[in-house]
Amino acid sequence: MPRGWYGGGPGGWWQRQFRGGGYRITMPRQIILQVLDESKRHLSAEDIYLKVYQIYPTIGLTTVYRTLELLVRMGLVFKFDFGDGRARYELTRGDGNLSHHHHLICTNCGRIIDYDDFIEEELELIKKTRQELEKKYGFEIRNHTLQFYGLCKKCKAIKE
Amino acid sequence: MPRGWYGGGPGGWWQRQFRGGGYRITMPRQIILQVLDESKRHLSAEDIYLKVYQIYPTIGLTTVYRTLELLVRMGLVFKFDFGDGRARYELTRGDGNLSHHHHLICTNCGRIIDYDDFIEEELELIKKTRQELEKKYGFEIRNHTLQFYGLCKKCKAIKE
DNA sequence: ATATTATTGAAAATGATTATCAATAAGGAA
DNA sequence: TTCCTTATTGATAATCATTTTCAATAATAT
Ligand SMILES: [Mn+2]
Ligand SMILES: [Mn+2]
Ligand SMILES: [Zn+2]
Ligand SMILES: [Zn+2]
Repeated sequence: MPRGWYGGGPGGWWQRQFRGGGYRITMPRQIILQVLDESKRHLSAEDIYLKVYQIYPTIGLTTVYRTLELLVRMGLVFKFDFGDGRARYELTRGDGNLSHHHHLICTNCGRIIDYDDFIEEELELIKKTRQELEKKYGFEIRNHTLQFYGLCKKCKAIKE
Repeated sequence: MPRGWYGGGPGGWWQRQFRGGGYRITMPRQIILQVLDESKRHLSAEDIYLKVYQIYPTIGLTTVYRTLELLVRMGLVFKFDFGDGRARYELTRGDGNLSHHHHLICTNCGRIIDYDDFIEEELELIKKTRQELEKKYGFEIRNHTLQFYGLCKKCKAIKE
């Protein structure tokens, strides 16, 4: 269980989440979570499949999709669309957590920058907005995304 | 030319954008833009196709897709993914514009709420963040999205 | 009006995601 | 442990939004 193995051990957070929801803790699910925890961000379902395959070669792509769907539903994983036709996934690690970040997306080459500069102020405003929106619309807000679109340094340079 | 026909007339803003980019002003393009301007938001490509079809029955779905892609590239239209497997489109009308808004998305039933409450503060922060990010990462930011995900009033009620 | 070439639309292809379904394995009970 | 129930898996086939192809058409410049 290398690195910050996400709530590791049989009593860990996600294990409890699973048991509480009546979901079984299976090898594919454990390994998918492990891969998500150990990898860089923004993995596609296939990226994940390939990495899991190294560890557990009987894995099926279908199971990866199904597990990701479950993890998203449980709030453990965030699903993104960066506009390249395939969904991307990354561990949530909670909304107030250190690793929370937002995205800068180049609409020309697809480059993604994760940033967490100025994120404190953002999160503060978002917290406030969130409360007001919950009050006004009766929504129970669980997560958010903030993405900026534009041209990255390189693409800007190329276009004169 | 009903309603706020978006920069109407042959000297309008988008016509100039088209000419400037070397793009031709064709019937399909005009009507697609008209439909986007006159309709509610969050239309799928097929929604748009169906509406254009009423006015211009020789339209092809392919053309709708291609035109939307162009309009997105030109910054006239925003493309969203609300997680239901099809892209949604709406006119941009500029970043600082009155109609600028953000989204509240129910992850259970798919309901979307457009809101522009508290948007002034949001936009102010976003403007600031944007400037800093442009400086730090050399990105030329053209647009942004802020979306909140959670359970709408109804879905929250159903789940006890 | 003519030439050039961007644009269109029908049809076929693509490719990510989902549905099916028989086989398997988690977790609870005994 | 062993047995039972049923959630889960993985191979396969199906779906379906979006793209590609390509010959025909129409928008602009001269
Ligand atoms: Mn990220
Ligand atoms: Mn909207
Ligand atoms: Zn780029
Ligand atoms: Zn709902």
